[in-house]
Amino acid sequence: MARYNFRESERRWQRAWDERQVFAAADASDRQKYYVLEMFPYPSGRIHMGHLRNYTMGDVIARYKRAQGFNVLHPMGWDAFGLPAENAAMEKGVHPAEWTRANIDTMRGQLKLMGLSLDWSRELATCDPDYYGQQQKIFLAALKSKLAYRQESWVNWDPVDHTVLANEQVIEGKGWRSGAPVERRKLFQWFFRITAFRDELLAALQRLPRWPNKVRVMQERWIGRSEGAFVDFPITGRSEPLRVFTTRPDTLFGASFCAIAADHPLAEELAKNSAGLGDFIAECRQLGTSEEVIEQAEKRGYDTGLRAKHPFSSGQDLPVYVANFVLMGYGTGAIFGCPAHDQRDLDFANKYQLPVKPVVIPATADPESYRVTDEAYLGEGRLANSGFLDGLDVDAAKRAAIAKLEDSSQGEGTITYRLRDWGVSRQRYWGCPIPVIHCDHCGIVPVPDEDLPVKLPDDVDITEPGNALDRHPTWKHVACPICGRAALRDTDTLDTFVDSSWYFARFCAPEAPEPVDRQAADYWLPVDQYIGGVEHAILHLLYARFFMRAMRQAGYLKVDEPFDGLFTQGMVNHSTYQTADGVWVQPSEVVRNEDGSYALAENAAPVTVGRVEKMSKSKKNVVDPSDVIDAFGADTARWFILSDSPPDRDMEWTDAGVQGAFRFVNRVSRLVEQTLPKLPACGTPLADDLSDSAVTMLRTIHQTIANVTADVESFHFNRAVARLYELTNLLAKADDSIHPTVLRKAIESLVLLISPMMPHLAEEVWEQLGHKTWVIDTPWPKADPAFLVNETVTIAVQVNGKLRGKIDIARDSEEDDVREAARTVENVATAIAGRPLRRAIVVPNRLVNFVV
RNA sequence: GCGGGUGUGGCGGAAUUGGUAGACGCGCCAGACUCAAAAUCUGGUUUCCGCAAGGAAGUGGGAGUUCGAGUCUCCCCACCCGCACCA
Repeated sequence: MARYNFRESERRWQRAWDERQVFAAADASDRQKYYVLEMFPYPSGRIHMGHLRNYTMGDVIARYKRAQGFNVLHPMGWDAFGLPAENAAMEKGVHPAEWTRANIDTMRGQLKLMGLSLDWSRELATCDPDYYGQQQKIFLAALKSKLAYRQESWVNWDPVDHTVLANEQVIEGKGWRSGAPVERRKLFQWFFRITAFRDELLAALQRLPRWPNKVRVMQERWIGRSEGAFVDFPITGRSEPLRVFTTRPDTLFGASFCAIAADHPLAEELAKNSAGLGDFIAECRQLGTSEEVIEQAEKRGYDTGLRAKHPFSSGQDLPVYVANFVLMGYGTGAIFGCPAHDQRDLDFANKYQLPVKPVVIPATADPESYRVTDEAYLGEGRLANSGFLDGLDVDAAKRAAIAKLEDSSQGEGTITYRLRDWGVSRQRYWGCPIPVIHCDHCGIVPVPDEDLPVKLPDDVDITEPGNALDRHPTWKHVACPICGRAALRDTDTLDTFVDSSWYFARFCAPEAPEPVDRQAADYWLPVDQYIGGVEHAILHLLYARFFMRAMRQAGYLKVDEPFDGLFTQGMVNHSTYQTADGVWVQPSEVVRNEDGSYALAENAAPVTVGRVEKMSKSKKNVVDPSDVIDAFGADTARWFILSDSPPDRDMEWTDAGVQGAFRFVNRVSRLVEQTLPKLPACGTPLADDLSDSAVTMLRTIHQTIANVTADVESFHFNRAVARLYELTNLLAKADDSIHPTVLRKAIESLVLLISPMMPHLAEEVWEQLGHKTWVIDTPWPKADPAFLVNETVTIAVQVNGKLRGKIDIARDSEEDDVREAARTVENVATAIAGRPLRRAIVVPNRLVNFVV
């Protein structure tokens, strides 16, 4: 029998969909809209398995929603700016634009072979002047509303690559690419005032129930709101008090020292006259990340000799230390130490023999004898040894302490955040130029609207590190738009996270003359389902949330949350292989011996199987999706990547699993082919005189429809796959007692249910079944509630909670009947014989438990 | 350290509100077809005892609640991810 020709079929249907433009989304429709989006790829060269998994899942949702009658938008684009293009330029001498365009072409071709239901008419790349020009408008709007600003700030400077590095790109104090020790430099940088929305960004997380809890928690911690107070400690012999931040103003009476960061201005000032302090500060800075790990919790300090006056307890002076555990970047860079109720402070106090005075007494402790020695007490309790706070609980004491601080002008209640403004300047060529001009006379001048977009010059020299834009002989020299005198363009480009912060809004109307078309955006946004890797949990997703608010403020659109539903998929892993001398080898080079061991295909040298790990080039455990699609077809690849593993968990790619999926593709095709001669014509209604087995089949069909629908709806694709295997298994066993009309119903249901996952196969067999219309235009099957319950149920019979037998009985039978039927089961009868029956528990339609 | 998560056969994983543990797939075993192989089909496959019927144990470990616990409570262990001296 001829095997299903996936090559021909997939090519044919991809062409057919394309010719009819079935996936082009209509902006106006009376159907409800549904916007499905997967995180757009960086055009690195080729599609990888992560893409295959991501886009397959998105495609299942898109096709399913379409079949449910939604007006679906499912677009695709390219996150096309970024450093790898410049690296390629340096290494291979190819222009970044050319390299990027070639990669896009390759990857578009690969995506098309997957058979995705994408609206390619909306394709965009962030490196298109059309796109980044619109982005420049958004930047200028932000500049106007002061959401973008320029400020001198400390940056990580890579002296070899001549560029600023993000904190994430500094690994153990060295540049991630160059390996050179990073320098701290002060540069003028552009910032987005993300902190303007910090409370809103935090509070709105509560209104995103369709986001993974994990991501919400991560963002919450990233924003890092904490309530507390500023306290001003007067310093003897100085006019300026020392301002500290605390979340525990209630424990002020337990203070036994103050400490400031090594970078604190006061520390730097004192160091001028104290070589010892200067050395200590230098040591703190040098310490860096690596040694810190070694020294772990070692708290160290240097007594400055200054004394701080306690704000509430006159006559009590506290020593002021410079301490290595105080960070300049949080709060005020200064703290007061209350050892009894903070573990770090306690460690520090124990090291330097400072007093430890408990001021919060646990309810269970005796106030007279309560002591804190090695473990700080962080819990609830009543205040003691605390003057006017005595007897209050922690919350009341916080309020009372803040009130007193404010009354006596010694401090105030406040809220601090971890979130900092977003630095977006990058000293790179391959990015969106920042559309401002620096004029000696007029200052910072926005590029006039009619001069946008500020395009990147093509003729650049990217043979050495650094900013090719800045090196360009003419590009930056322009006349000031205001005074006409010689001026300079800003030669920095925007962080590529800016590009990905609003692309989903652009998809609503990619040709619009403004960044977004208000009407289209109001219709399509927010994205109903966004799908991507969890690695973007903070930066990309937070920036996008900020951007929607910034764009709303500028009047571009009305939403503030870009993604109503978010799904984060797991990684694709593969086992690793190593030769005896430790060289990693590709899976394709390895064969399995008969005894289960592995060897090199080439020369039979033994190979050891290592851990199952994320696919990576260094471990060589990479499988190219295109190879799989080429050998087995897109439907096989899609089906396998949806099988077995829950979508949010990591999965293992295995050849055997692919084979299994391939078998199933062919099995479905064969099943249709073999059953076809028995089937009535397309559209024949169900017969009414059905055999019992035919009714059973109908039940299974409708239960499968209901289950698969629920599974797809809730992203349980692996469960949906299992249900479809079950239906197929049952169908394969169908004999002549099943009425042909039921058989047709079963097969057609199967085909429609697999269609979001294996769209080509579904179209192909749908046509074989005699349909003139396409699956893509066929509504999702509906489960008939009448068939969702069985007439008979199997009831478990337990004795003392142990399974002793089963009975089949009519659904909703009387309790007494069920009990009596259960009692007569042979095993049960012997088990309860001669013992007094203490109880009989009957769970309707489920179970009987005899307690003896 | 803090936060989030995971732990079930040889493997990936299923199991409404607590109610028949191991669906489905992979692998493996046996059989059919075949000169043979591949492909396909049929049956079996948690472990232990037993020829069998059947019995016992069993969801990382230990307690507990319950007629009944993979599921609920408490304590511990391991692994993964994120943030890491956040005052």
